[in-house]
Amino acid sequence: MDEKEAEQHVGYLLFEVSRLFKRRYEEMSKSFGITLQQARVIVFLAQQPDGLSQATLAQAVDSDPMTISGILDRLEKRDLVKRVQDPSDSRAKLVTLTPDGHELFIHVRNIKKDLFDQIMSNLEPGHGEILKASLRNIRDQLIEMSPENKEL
Amino acid sequence: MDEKEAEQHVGYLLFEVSRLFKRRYEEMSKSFGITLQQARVIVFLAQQPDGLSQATLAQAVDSDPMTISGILDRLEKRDLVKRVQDPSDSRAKLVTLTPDGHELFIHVRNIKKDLFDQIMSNLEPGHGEILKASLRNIRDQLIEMSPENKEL
DNA sequence: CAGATTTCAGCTAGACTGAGATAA
DNA sequence: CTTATCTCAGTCGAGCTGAAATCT
Repeated sequence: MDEKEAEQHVGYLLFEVSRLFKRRYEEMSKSFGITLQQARVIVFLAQQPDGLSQATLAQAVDSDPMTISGILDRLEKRDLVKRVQDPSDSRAKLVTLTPDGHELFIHVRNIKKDLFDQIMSNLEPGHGEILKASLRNIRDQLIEMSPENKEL
Repeated sequence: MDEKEAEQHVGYLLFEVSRLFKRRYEEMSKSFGITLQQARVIVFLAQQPDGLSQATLAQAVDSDPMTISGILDRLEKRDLVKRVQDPSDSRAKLVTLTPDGHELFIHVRNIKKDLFDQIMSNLEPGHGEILKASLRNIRDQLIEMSPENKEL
């Protein structure tokens, strides 16, 4: 087992941790029946009272318009979100949280906070910041590596 | 942007990095048409020349028997993997790599290594080890939190 | 008998692609 | 005319559940 630990690559480790995090998060919020991606959209919308377009939203959560459309379909069906025509652009729709969506946001935020606080408090002192900095560093590297950026 | 950085939670950061990593990895191995999970299974099988049961495999990659069954179906269809009856347990099947599977493993391993080395070499000195240690710490915490472990 | 191993059938959310309508 | 926004339709790999057959 210890030999395996030593060999384990960061990629799988990241993948594992991310998947475990998703599992725990969705278990904790299973009374709301919300997925991690849905929660992410809700959290983002809560910070944008004026609403924002689906294209902007897609960019914000690093998804694509079609996936966002699907997520919003599910959230709209549950009255957590509403889509209204953008008066200044009749192609676009402005997405906002409904009151129910806002209420859910509070719960979602608290669950997240509890989970984060507990996990981070058990790291070595100072390691939390290094972890975040490293992850941001890696994220930026991975973004820079994308084929789209290579063609610039 | 900088305000958002400061607010960003580790959970989403992990999720983002993991998804980006998956994307880059699958782009890099798209000539082989292999997914990250399939690669993971192949890498694991390469270390087990005697083969192993699907149940063991499922545990090793932290998946479940049904998901593994699906992954193996796809790999077997491409002759990368074969399933043979376990002579000592007629319920079980022993999974091994085919020669084609072994060949793919070499490529897969190299792609992984390139991606890892490049990313890790751009971190601050010493941060790579802290990152791995923190991720393992978090992983163990998340595993301990699982409902199954709560019932012990 | 209980428990392990695999598979069947069916479902879900998410990611992706291509095409199309509509409007900037 | 080109570009942007959204949706329809379809495919895919993964994850999950419940049930069944088979065997230990």
